[in-house]
Amino acid sequence: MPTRKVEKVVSLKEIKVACQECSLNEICLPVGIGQDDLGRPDSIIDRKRPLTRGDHLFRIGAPFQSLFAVRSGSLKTYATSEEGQEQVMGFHLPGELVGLDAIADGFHPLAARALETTSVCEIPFRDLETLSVQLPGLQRQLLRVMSQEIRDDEQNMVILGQKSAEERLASFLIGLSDRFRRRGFSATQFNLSMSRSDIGNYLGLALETVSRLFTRFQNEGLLRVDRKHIELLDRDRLCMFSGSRCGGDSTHRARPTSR
Amino acid sequence: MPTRKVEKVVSLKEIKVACQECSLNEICLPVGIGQDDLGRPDSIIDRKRPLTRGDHLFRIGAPFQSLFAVRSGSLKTYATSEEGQEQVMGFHLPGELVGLDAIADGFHPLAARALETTSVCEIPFRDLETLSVQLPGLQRQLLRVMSQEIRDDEQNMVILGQKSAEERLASFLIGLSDRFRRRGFSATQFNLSMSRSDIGNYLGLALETVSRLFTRFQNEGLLRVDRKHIELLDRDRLCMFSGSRCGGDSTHRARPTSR
DNA sequence: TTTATATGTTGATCCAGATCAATGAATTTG
DNA sequence: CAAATTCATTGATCTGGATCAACATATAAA
Repeated sequence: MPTRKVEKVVSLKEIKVACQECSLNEICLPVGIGQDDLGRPDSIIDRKRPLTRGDHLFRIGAPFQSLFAVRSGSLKTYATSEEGQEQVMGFHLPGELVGLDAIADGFHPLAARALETTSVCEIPFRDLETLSVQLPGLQRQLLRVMSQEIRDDEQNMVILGQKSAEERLASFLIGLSDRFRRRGFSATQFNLSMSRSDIGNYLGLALETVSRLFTRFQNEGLLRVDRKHIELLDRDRLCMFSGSRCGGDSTHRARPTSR
Repeated sequence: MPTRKVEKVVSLKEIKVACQECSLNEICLPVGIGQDDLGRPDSIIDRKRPLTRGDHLFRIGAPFQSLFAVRSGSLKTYATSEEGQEQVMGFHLPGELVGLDAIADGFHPLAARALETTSVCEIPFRDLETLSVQLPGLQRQLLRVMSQEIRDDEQNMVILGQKSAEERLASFLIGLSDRFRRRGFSATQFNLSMSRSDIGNYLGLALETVSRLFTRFQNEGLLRVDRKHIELLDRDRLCMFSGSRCGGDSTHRARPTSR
């Protein structure tokens, strides 16, 4: 049994996710990326220069050429209504993939912009497609990642469709916690890179409601908030508040998968 | 230019969708299915005997072996909370695919049950995977279908996250209308196979609200309802009510795609 | 540093839609 | 067939969270 990874509490922008931690690991690794530390440049994967807070990685309607994996920092994706108001669709942390929804017709239905200084890997989709014909493992991984995305979106539909404000925010925090843990960061302490307004928008709540809930959760002794910094003091009880199956991971999993 | 397909108004259960109309057409066709009318049995695609109303196609946590395409009738997919109450995640019409969310870890996160007498094609996933290595077109189609599913789910997040009850129901009806049209049925007249309660649950509304909205829409002259039968009298105005980009299709599309 | 501009917190009020309740079809069962 | 059960409509009331408003704190600009 390998030694358990040491917990790290960091601002996202300070870290880099090695390919091993990335949802693309089975994509990058066979191509020879990330073998030794941060590896040699790339054959198909392109590491762009970092985005700064507010920069767009792509805009709505932009032609689709590549998927992107977050290496450090974080992104939000959002749609805009005809009146110009935005709907935040997701937040993307290191090791997560952006742009899967653009494969369908070759255009990005959402925009993606950096919430902080953020670097990404660019994976040209053409190359990925041809490569995945040669590497069945790659094809499977790609399908898995997409399937997981569908599943996560379904989870979000449950949250938006029938949870109370309290349950929504609790679910959100537990979800973030799980995602941090999965990438080797602390599950109990992290910094939110998004504003209260973004969180509210994402959860279908007014930003005032989010703010009130943070203070309520703090008063309940569930967590401590200081501006962007969150410390989960009683993750289990927070989990109860989320009104979902709790225990380890958020999503429903009948049994641990084989691999 | 081929002659435009004649509009058909039918109960879903009375029709069969030929493979050409199906989201799997690029899967079935290369395998030699559906060439002549309803074609010879199948090499990998299996046509099961029909489900009757209330039958489960699969239950939550069931091991994943196959994707299913609806041939006739309709399905709903749903999750259940720990208290046993269900959240309807989607409705599936002829030509649509079910089970993509199970690829990720080999178990179905949602249950699927028939809303009426329903027949499906079963596509064993192993076979599909190996076949798609040989047929790059098949692989692309599979990725496209999954990407479209992600996009549709995102669309639903917008509906649940920031639309009013009125806008939700209007969006729902317009969405159904589009899906019927896409499969060659009437876009203005159709039968709802799901209950008011299912609709409400899906849209995050109380069933009473759904009922009230139907009568309000009828009083406004937007449509006529008779029990399950819906006739859209003023699709354009209904579209305005939906609070989304209207015109032809529901989803945002920068430009018509090439193929 | 001061001034301006985001961003966050807290309070007071209001309303869309949930919930409770009663009644009326329609479909199923015995 | 009547009885039971499910499903839909409509009304009356209640409430969670939105909205409006005032102020506080941070970050950026000058």
